Amino acid sequence: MEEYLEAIFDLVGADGTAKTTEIANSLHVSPASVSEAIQSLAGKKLVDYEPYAGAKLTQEGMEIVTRLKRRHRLLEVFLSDALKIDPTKVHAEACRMEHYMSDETADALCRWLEAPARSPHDKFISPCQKPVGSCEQCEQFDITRPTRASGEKGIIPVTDLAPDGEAEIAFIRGDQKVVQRLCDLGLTLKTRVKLVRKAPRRGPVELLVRRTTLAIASDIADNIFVTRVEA
Amino acid sequence: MEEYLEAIFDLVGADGTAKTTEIANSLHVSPASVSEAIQSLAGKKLVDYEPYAGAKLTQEGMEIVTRLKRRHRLLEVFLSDALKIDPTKVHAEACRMEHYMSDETADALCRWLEAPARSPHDKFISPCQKPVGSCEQCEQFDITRPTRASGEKGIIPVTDLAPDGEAEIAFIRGDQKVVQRLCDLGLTLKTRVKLVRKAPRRGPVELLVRRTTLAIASDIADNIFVTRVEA
DNA sequence: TGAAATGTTTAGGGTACCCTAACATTTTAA
DNA sequence: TTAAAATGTTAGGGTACCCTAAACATTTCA
Repeated sequence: MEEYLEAIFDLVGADGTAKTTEIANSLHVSPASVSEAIQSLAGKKLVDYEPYAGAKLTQEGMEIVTRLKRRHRLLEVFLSDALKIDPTKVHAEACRMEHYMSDETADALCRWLEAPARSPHDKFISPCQKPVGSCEQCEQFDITRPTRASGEKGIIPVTDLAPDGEAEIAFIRGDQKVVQRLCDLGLTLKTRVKLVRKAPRRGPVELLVRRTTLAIASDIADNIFVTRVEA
Repeated sequence: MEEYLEAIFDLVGADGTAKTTEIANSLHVSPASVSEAIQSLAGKKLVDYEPYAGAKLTQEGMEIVTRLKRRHRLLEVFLSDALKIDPTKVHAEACRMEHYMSDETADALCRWLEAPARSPHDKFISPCQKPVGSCEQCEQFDITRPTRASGEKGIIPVTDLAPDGEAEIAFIRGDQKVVQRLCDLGLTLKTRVKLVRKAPRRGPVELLVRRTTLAIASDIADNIFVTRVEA
């Protein structure tokens, strides 16, 4: 089932839905199996579905996929960077293991890998669900509170804001150096920002911060996460 | 099915067979499910089975379990030592992931962990199946030959020899220092050894090497692997 | 040595996957 | 605009798991 959710996520087109045949091809199963699976997922409220119209992830389905993708990509980083496994093989391996790794292990792996922003295939890695403002806090988190806390809601990469979208910085990924560098630009936790313009194809992002416009390279911006705020 | 094979391995008693009810308790399934599963495994020649007599692993079944246990224990070492995950949780996590990790990844993990001999729960970790004489050779192995080679047959820990058993050293686990130390004792690849006596409960092992008897601590002996040789 | 207790298997049934073949709907293009 | 092509769904069936209940073997003990 998780494989179906991921395939739907990967294959949504312009209309926001994934087509049965495409899912079938991507998972190497018959279209009949896809129909059946989608109906089962719809019953669990993980996808919206009406016959002949394709499948669309619900909020809940999207959350599951986000966590799966995070685990998948962290695994890819580990297999590729640490274990030096052929990059063409890490995807298949991660695909199988992602379903059986706990979030706790994924978060520990994230910390061990020092919170990578991208997988070997350059895919974006979502942050963890811990209610922390930076990776520094994550380090202390498990020590004081060994059980996992419920995820903070609505944390998105700043690069996911729509033009003119306003938000507040909620999480900064990276070590003290990254936090410091952003701090020097006036970007700290709780800072109100507005997205002015976003260059195409991972180009820089222009942010309005306290009447100043900053152009931030996308690989830096990848580490800034915000919560949306009404204008 | 792999879970059943492992349970059988873990539960074989004095008579060499595992009992249905015990397997059922250990896997938290009904005895009926165990009967069914064992018959299916017998059909695949992974266990020997006759009704009411319990199950016994075949050579083939044993090989599968050996590889699973290796993957399981390497994962436990990684989760516990590198990721600092609570040792009481690593077993459950490794139990799930072991079925979905390739041998290639396990071998890469083994190398990365520097060929640990024991899991956090002090279980013995079997060596890899590569046709190499030491971990030094393993390092070079993947570079020159990226595909995996077929496993060498009959490699067992020297501690598994029966008293008076004769054998030849086939593989030494560890870095150059370990190899050197054993070499100083006259223990090198192809050396003929005979097991004189084995102290109980992981005590030292006495080996006869070229008319000399050596007493080797069990944690050193854990790294010596041999092939049996007729007297 | 023949119940009673225990252990094991069979019978019958459920879910979650998968499939092919037949049928329904949508798209395309003549 | 309508018929053929493409796409999607349903029908019916298979395998690998799981279960409970009932039948059957084996062991224990009076």
